[in-house]
Amino acid sequence: MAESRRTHTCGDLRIEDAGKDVVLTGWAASVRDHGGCVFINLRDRYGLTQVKADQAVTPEAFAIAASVKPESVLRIEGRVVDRGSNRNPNLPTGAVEVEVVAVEVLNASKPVPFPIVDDVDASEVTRLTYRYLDLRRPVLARNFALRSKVCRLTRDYLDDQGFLEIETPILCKSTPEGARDFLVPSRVHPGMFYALPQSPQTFKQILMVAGFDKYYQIARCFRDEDLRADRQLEFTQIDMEVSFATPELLYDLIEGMLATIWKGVFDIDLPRPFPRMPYAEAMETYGCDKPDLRFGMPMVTITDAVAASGFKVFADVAARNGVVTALKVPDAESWSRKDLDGLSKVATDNGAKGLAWFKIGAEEWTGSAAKFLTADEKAAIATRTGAGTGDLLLVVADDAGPARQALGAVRLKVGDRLGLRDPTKWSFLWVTEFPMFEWDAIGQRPTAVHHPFTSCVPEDLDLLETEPLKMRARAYDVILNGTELGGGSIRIHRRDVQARVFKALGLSEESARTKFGFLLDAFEYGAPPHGGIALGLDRLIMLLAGASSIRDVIAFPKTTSATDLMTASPSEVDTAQLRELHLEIK
RNA sequence: GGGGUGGUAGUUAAGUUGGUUAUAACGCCGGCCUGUCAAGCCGGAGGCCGCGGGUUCGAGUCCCGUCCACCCCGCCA
Repeated sequence: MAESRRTHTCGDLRIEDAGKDVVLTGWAASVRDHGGCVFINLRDRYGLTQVKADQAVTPEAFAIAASVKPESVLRIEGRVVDRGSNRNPNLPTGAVEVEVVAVEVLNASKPVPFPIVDDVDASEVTRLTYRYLDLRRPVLARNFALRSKVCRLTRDYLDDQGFLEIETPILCKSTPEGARDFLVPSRVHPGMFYALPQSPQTFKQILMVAGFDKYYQIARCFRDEDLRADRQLEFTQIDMEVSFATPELLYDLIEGMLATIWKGVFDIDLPRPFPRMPYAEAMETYGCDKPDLRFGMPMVTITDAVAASGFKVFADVAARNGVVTALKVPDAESWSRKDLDGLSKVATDNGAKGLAWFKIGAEEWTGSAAKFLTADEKAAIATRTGAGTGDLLLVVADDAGPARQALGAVRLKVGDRLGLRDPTKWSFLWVTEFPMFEWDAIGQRPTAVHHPFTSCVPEDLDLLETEPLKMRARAYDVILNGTELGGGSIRIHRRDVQARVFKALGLSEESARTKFGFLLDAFEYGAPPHGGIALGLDRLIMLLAGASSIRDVIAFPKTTSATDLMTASPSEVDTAQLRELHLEIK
């Protein structure tokens, strides 16, 4: 058969094309043999076109077509015809079909381990082992077309804004702070290692010193930590840094970028500016630093209303400066004991000792601890929370951190149950005024909440040597629907301040010199004030695509135990390779 | 590191208080069929019940261990 190219893709043909002679290539998505004629759905990543071979018209082509195995690769020559009364309204190409003149099987397929359909019921093990088949599914293929489009929109937008795309090394220096590093042994330098970058952070700051005042990169990052539905060992960030930046400048930049993406993908205009919320408020009212504001239902602190309660759990927590926090679920009479047990488990899974619940009936309160509360206490709680007849109150009492975190998790579960977390609704938020440091109980030292290059609110700088845990950082996260899309900060650009922060983090002067000497040196040669942000591209695409796992937007993801089922990596290596690298396996 | 759920035919699942030959659907193989839309009809083949021990006259089923996958906590500046 002639080696002529395809004339159309499998998504192209419409009624206007009727009468044309065409060449199509694609995969046999289904083969329906009726004895005297056979229908084949030919699929490529653009769509599906029905082709028909008729024994009475083209007996040779029919014989080949009738023997085609699903997922074989075909080249079809034929003529486009109107399907008349047999049109398929479910296909964009459904008004026409291609009457086959000649069929060539370019490559036959073995029976596939699972059908190539959108609502696949194969396990993820099977899907990941045969990832090339999984990726043939239109729903998954669409995710990667979307990903490509978002990257293009991002590049175009940042290019328009005058940004330069600059690459930074993959083989880097190991850093003490942050996540566990992936290490790469040096062949040339026995006993020494590179590390894969957790982010291009220090390099992009150096680029600011170099005068590249607007930098971006769609950068691969590596962190050797346990995986989750939204976390992989290697992931991609849209990474940016701007000289002479202010938080407002960066908010505007990112909002403009996200608005451009939403416009390009959904043709919708995002309302701007995005709302903002200080970290402390997020923690108190939503129990986390990335509140899902697709629904309200704020948590309410009721500690003082129950400080003198006969319910010992509440009173004890109040006495030791803990927190009693409550969540009102409206119109929840119908919630069963089983529902509430499920919520209790969410609370205990998230560190609470338990979940107290009260159903507010017309006559009386029922629930786990209702009998311990006096009428005055109930009245005070009702006033504080705005709860009335028919409502349910969920209450956690503990130290402030665990109590709020646990009830925050319960809040999300309640939102799920009430269907309030609509994946087609978009709720953006800036969380601001993060603390600079948090106490690491294991290391017995402060650690950076964001990273050690983050600057603080100027008036807090003098707390650095006295009360560092009270300092507020000039850091901000952008949140979408309860997911952290990205975060950034205004950086430190002065050597003396950076040295003081390293010291506060427990990094000795010598160690700071060894690990970050290049950065401290650079700051002494005219480092401009600068700041930046990085967005998690994979999570962004996951949300845009409505996917439930980051694995559905990464072409070749790893399992939760960090293996690649298709290539069977990681794997052992030859002893000769190890010898070259001066390594020995214990 | 901890908790939870699951693993039975190529795939997805059912399998009762431990008891005859381990079911079904789809897929596969053979046959029929000219308007299907993941075509339909008839017939057939296909099993290390994740793996290793144990209890028992007897284990897919009970016990112990282990591996794999997924979800969550820890961890992820």
